[in-house]
Amino acid sequence: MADVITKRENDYSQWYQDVVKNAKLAEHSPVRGCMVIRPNGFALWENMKTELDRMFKETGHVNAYFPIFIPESFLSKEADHVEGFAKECAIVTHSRLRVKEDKSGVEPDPDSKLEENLIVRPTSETIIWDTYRSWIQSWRDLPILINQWANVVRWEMRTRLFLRTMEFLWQEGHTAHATAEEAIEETEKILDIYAHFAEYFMAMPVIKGIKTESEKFAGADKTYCIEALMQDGKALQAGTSHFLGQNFAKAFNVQFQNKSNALEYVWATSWGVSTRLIGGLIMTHSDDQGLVLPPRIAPTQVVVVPIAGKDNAAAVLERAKAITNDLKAAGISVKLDDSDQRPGWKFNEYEVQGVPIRLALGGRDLQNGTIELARRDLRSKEAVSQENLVQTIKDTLAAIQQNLFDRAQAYRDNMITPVDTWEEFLGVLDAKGGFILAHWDGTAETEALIKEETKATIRCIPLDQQSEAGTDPRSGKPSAGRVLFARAY
RNA sequence: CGGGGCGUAGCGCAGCCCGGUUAGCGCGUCUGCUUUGGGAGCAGAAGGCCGCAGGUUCGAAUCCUGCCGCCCCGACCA
Repeated sequence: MADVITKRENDYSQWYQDVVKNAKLAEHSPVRGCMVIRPNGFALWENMKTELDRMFKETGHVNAYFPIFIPESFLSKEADHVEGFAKECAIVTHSRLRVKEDKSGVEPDPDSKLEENLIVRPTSETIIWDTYRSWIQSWRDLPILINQWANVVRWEMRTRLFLRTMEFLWQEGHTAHATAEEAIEETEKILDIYAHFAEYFMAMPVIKGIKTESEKFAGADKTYCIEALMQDGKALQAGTSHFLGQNFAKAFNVQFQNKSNALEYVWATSWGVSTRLIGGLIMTHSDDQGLVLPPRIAPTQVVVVPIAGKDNAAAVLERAKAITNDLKAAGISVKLDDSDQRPGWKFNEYEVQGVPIRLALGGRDLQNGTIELARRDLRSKEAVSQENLVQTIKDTLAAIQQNLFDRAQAYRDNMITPVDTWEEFLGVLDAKGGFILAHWDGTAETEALIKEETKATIRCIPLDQQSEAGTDPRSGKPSAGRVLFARAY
């Protein structure tokens, strides 16, 4: 018997851990705060990578790779950046180990102390901009549109599988431009790609917005973000795209000669999404039975379970294989499970793992020309004809994708609550959760005060927000528009 | 860094208070047979530095001391 998954209403955090574990997505590693991403989890990441990478390349980006180690001195060059990351950097100080005198283990060899410490990258702006300096001389060298797929390390105090681990996988784009306008355009273009990816592939509705000064990336002039809402009413920053201005160009002295023969600092962007998206995916769609995956990102879209009887095992398996091949030929990701496990065991297993469609084929179906089709999103099942099965599956996959998005969006929309008074603000935050759409006077003081008092932060200033004069519910000062508050992961 | 929990078979746990046969149980694993439409049944089998190091004792999973590690909840953060 598999372990029981804790019900969401009883303990959401425990439920999340149970799903990750039972769906075999990841597990804790021997190292605190790090995880082993298991094949099921990594397959999800690979699918995310495939689609994102395609979109990056379609918009002119190329991939490259920069080192995991960054000279300590690089980190200190951009003041805000240092302040943002100094507290969570892993530092390499020695280059070799030696066996302890009492043979009880190993220790750093004092003779191998590095001349300059190396930082394990928490992000790569510094080493990339140091490199860009040598690549950029003229306006003809611009733009540079580079992305890299990599791991990064941030020494976090508190971790959660996928949502925050000390080492995580991500992509980080780093672009260099001749003008601020072009860099901002790039920043927004990437934000659109992220939003499209989240909504179209992950069926995870997101709100595009801009971070406040206190929430933005260390070293950025402006941070754009996509914010999603999890089932427990907490917000999740799902991706960020930064307009870095000339901060890194100045810190690393990256200048180019423009068309009027004058030296100018380069304009920069950086942007990233990480394995955190997997956490967001889980907390957007999954239920008390386990993982629920949208078809467009599911490593396996359809699983076929043959139900062999005593006398018809061969015939059932043969038909199941034929059906599997038909689906494969139609470009559907399908797995035939003809293992020794019993059907009931398989039903549960694939349900926990979130496979969108399960097909079960038994003796009855052979006779009737039918097959049992079960939808993971609705937990429904019905007998359908084997005729036109490919089309039926395609239609059903599309319906599942749409249903998951609609469901998540309806929930999310219902969880955006406009409030105008401080009493309402507190009431909604505690009783309902979700996003609170409220006026803000634009000061970091009020923002900090609200965070201090309620743990709610300004998730973003939504891009599609109408300007609307009003009053900040906390400070009573005038406000030019509403922003989204929430408690967040 | 504070608060809580845990460390015994691959996984989940009991045993510990109150020291004493050969350290148990469930799941999983292996073999065989019967099965197969929602986590199968029977029979047999394998599998343990009881987190580590000291100490008390005739005797320690159990008592004492120290250490290590992990998880969860909070303060910082993609």
